[in-house]
Amino acid sequence: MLVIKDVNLDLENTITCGQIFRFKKEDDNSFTVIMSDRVVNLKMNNNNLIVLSSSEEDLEDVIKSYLDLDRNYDKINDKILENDSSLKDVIDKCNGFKIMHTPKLETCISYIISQNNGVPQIRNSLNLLSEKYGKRVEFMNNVYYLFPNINELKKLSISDFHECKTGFRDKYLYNFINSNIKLDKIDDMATDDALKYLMNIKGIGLKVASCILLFAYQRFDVFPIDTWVKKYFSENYNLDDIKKISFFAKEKYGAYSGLVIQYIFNYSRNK
DNA sequence: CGCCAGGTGCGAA
DNA sequence: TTCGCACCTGGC
Repeated sequence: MLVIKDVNLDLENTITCGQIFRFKKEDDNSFTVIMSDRVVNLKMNNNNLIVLSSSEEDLEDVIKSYLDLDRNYDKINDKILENDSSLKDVIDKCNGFKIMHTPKLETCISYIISQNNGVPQIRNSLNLLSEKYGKRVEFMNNVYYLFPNINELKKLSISDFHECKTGFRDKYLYNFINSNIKLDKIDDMATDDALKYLMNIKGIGLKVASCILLFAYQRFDVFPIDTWVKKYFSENYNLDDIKKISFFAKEKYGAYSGLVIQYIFNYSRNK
């Protein structure tokens, strides 16, 4: 067991707001999360984060990275408020919310599946893929399946993907896996270049590419604009299309527009 | 039944 | 360049 003391973390909001799909809320209000190489159980006790894990290897570093615990969000929030004080209520309600640092491959697959899809179905497809092609892990008297690695996924046909209830996205997944995209190369790219690089793949549009860059690459300067965010900007700023919202966000929030949009997404969904 | 879900690619103007 | 539309699927 690991205890990380004195963290400003809204565990529930961070886990459940749709950044990740493969988690379960337990009866004791803890969360079991399937990570790339292990299964963990996370629970807040006052300001302390209690971690149980199927693997102890580098556990503290792994958790701190995954939950982005070493970043100073208060400082960023102050900067955002300097530029737009009308977000005070939104930011207050998002105290302790983090942008998670999710695995590259799983994030790409998850968000390709997410297009024109509902959260329960996205989760179902990811679970089916993992159960069929991922590594089995036993943890706290339960069985879990890790998300499959690239070599396993390369063996799949389009209909294998289809059988995981991915619908018309089956061919997008197949093409993505069998393209020669280098996910590690994206680390060295400027955000705009990385967006273009990802959007070369059929099935990855602006929204999906932005989510991938925000969650898997910690690029806070992207704008994953979806229906919820669109609605908020339409109601509060009278901006009614993606281009106007992007321009506005870039001007106003600059390097942190991705975080602001997540705050708004989180806030709007919780209302 | 019809509609929708954290969109996208495609063909037509 | 922009616009409208079809799209797997399960839940309501």
